[in-house]
Amino acid sequence: MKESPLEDGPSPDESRTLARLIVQVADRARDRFTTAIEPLGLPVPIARTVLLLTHPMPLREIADQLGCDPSYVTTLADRLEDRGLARRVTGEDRRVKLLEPTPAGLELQKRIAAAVGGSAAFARQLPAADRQVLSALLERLLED
Amino acid sequence: MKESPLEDGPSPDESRTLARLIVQVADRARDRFTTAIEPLGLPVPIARTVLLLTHPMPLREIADQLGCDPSYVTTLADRLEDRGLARRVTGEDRRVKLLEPTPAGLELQKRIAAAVGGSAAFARQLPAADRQVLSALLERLLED
DNA sequence: TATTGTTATACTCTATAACTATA
DNA sequence: TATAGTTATAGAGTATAACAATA
Repeated sequence: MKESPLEDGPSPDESRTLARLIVQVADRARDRFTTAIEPLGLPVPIARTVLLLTHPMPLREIADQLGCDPSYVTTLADRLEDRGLARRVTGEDRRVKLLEPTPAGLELQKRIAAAVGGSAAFARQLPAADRQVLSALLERLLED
Repeated sequence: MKESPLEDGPSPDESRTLARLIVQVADRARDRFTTAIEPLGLPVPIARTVLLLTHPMPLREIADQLGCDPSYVTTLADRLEDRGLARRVTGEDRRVKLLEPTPAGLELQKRIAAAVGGSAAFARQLPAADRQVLSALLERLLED
């Protein structure tokens, strides 16, 4: 290797390979999620939102958690309401609207959680120690 | 071989947390890609296809590599041809069409590669040893 | 009969811009 | 003036189904 000991950064090629790997694994995780909830007959964004809604939550916070635009959260909230899974309640600050899960929403949330955490659980092929290492490395990648 | 008696599998919660982490990191990698190619003014799927095209490649293989439907590859191939980045050539098996990069396509490919492998290289904050560990763990997750 | 690719179409996810209502 | 949410609209990305050509 011609690299100096101080030049520890990844080569363009290594960097790309690693990024591709990560994306592949993430795609698989997503597929797993999609497959797990399929029997429930829910669109993925709906399921993701229901999963978030452990308590009444400002639409704005939902946008942050989902990493999407507030206007899209309006759409999502409408769809959850249409399905009877949540309802909007006005916050103390009257500009804010909280999305509050209905009993049906909470029940569904449990079913989704059971489905995605069930027999097809992610990373079940890694021993606990390795999962911990992986987790730590990923967190460092997020620090940036 | 039976399972270890020490229940080593992830809890539903751990599994979900890990999956969420992976997806976050992958999203970041995707954002990085998008940002890196932005100056080139190319839609992401076009850039991804150009990057694949190191040699004439059957449309079918492109679909496999991209993980998408063949009908979408038709669309992509059309768009690359429109931009003068590739052309279709008929294969020996005359059902097959190969997508062949033009000189302009190859040139652009180099520019894309340089952009995505450049200063914003993925995982540059991890030392080489850690990158290797990460890579190995990810590969095990893909084995399934 | 199975496989490659194409066509026409349609759908999902998601954002942008302009707006309303509070604060 | 700044923030939360909404409306209307549009666009990207991608799939499905039926089909054609070749094997």
